[in-house]
Amino acid sequence: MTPAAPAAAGRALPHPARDEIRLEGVLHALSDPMRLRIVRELAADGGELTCSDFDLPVTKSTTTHHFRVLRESGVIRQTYRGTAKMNGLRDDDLDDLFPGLLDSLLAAAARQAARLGG
Amino acid sequence: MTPAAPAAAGRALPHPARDEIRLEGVLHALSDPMRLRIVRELAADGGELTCSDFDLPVTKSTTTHHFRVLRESGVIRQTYRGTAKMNGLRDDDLDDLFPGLLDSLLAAAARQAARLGG
DNA sequence: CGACTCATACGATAGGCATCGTAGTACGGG
DNA sequence: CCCGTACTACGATGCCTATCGTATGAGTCG
Repeated sequence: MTPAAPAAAGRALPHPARDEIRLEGVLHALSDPMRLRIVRELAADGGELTCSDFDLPVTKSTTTHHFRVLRESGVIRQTYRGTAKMNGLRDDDLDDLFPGLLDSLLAAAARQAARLGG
Repeated sequence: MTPAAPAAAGRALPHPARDEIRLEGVLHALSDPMRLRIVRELAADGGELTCSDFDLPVTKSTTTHHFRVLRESGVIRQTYRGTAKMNGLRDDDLDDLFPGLLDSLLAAAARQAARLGG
């Protein structure tokens, strides 16, 4: 049943333009513990990671959902590389829109992790 | 029907202790446009404002709800003064837990407001 | 006391969302 | 060509929440 809109189009992942990123959306994305954890790992790595590089205590479906929320809110950038999907922070765009915010958020998260985990 | 737990106890508003404030909770509280607006006005004023000082496009009930979410997440402090209820930012506690975060958030919100509104 | 104001509580409603399971699609290798 | 791996899509479910309207409590002032 070759559909009129081929599923192959799904390979093109929709990202919001830089001007369409909203602070509320970013904060909402980061207000979920699982997503905050993903972002922290991405920031710690500095480069790009595949979805399966994360060992999250949720199913694959839920992981996909969280990555989509992060992408649609403008926090991460996703690109395909073969079967894998690379995930990277959109720190350039975020720093341009909200200078210093991402660093402050990551610092706050690290501080809280140290306080609660240590 | 004088209840065993008198309603007068409602005069004591429950605030989370400083150590119980969670970054995720703060971000979630600020991810709502109405609440972000409230916090921005509170920061702009610098002092304490009553609930009715805000002219929000929602009903009184909803306003009360938002103030409670802000209080329970540790973002604001509420105290009674006669019939009025004064609201103030918990910037001291927040700065202690997450140094610089509140300023970054307010700066980001101001920047976005300038970008979209101007 | 009585009326008025400020804010809360409660019930209802509608929408959003985090989670899962299963089935399906794309890509690479034997 | 078939299979395995990586990710996605879809439907279901249960919870959370933003919103409202109305009724209630608490305090002030005539």
